[in-house]
Amino acid sequence: MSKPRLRFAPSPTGYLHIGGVRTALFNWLWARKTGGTFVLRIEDTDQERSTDESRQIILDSMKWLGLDWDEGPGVGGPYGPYTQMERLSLYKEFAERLIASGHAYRCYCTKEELDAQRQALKQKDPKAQFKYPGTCRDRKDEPDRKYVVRFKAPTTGSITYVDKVFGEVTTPNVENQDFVLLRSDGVPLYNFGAVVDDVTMEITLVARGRDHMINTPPQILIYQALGAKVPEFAHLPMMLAPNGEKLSKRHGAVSVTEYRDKGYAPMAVLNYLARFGWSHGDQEIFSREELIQAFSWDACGRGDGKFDEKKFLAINHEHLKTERLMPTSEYAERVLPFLAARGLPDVKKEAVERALYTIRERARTFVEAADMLDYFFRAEPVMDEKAKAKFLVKDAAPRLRGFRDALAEVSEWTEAALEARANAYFEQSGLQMKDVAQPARVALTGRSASPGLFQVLYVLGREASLARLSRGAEIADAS
RNA sequence: GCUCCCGUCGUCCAGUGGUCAGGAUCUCCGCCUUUCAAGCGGAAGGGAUCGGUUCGAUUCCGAUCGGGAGCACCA
Repeated sequence: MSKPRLRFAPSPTGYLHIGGVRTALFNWLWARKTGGTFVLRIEDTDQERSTDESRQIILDSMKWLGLDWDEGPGVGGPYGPYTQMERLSLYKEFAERLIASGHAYRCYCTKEELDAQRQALKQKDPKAQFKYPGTCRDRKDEPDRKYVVRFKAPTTGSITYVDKVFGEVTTPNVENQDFVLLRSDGVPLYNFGAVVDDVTMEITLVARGRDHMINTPPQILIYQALGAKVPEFAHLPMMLAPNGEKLSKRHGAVSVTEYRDKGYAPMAVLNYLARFGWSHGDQEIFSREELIQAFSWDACGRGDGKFDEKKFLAINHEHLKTERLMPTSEYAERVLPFLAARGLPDVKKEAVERALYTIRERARTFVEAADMLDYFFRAEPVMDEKAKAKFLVKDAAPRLRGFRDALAEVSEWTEAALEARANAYFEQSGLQMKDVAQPARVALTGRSASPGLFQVLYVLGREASLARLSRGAEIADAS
């Protein structure tokens, strides 16, 4: 049994949609699990909407997610080129072959003529569905006129295939019409381009969104006409918006780059998407390796689902909390750009690594992490005015000074030593932790919410801590 | 209209011809506590409807209802 060959074939007409990522992911998972090949192909035959910029965004997004491809743009491969507009001669050749074998024919009807017919029919019967009447089916070729190539679609019998997710699917041919294979400008339509590419790239399993299920029967017809081996198919249920509509930018963030910019971890994105329409018992959280290990088509569900931003966030939180899923070193690396974006471009990775444990459980995204880490890396914390007004008040000043002076006596600046010294201080002064905690917190961090005080003190270090407490007392005095 | 597909807590998923129908998320409550989280404990919340098969259906079958996809010289 030869290794499976799978592909992801996005159209470069915008950002990489989160639903598209799921399709890519499932293909990729199966390729990785089986030792097969994952091909990336760019389907840019819609010249109106395709852009180089979009193509680049898609490649970048795939790389960011870690969905590496074995063949395709940038890496090449034996079946290239991997961009459809560079394969036009191939489609032409296959179309000619189908014409020669009697499976297709040249059609000289213009779009205008057909549109007129469509209109006329609609006038007569608004409910009627126009079908190409086969005008040119038996016409003689007239090589110097413009033509499209149409497929001679059967209208009797039916097509049956076994979907790896949906099981046996049978579609009668009665609804068929002679659909267009090749446009008059020589550019193939989706169904033809995809089939020719899948045949020539020797794709063995086509996995795609359920919205393409309708394309499968006509595509099988083309495979058969070509005398090519029909690949296996797997259709994935769709990811809809919370209101059941097709998920689009109207419903919020749907592009990979947006989630990257919101501070999501690539693996968390994949984890959420994997668990959408697929499951492995009750397991919710997966590492990359676990996912590859556990993935299978028969554990895919068939019902469409609705995208849930809250759960997505929770999954990301889980990944960010867990060392196994997001090692400290990688975490620090990923937070750096977000710190830079807040005006802290020179923070050292090692410094982030040291501070990270204080916020690990708290930050749900790298954006939040950068925010929570912020005050460690500034000369002075940015004061939250409300927190300042509430806690850095007159009678807090002496307490802050007392606390500061007590801490200054600590010889070894560790969390344990600081806490011990603080407790001794409270003992002797008659104060309690709660009398000092909030003013000190604001003085040290500029905020009313932060990690534990002794953690903050420890990470901040002696010098900065004492200075900030003193400064806090001054602010309190001046209030 | 026609063709195809789907239907378990609000949401994402398990599971089962006899179960207290399970996990996650979300919401609420409690514990912990120097704040905020995290953690721990608890609560709430579900098999669309109607038939049939069966001693017994959420599970098998059918219908209905509801939802989705498509019916292009878009992909």
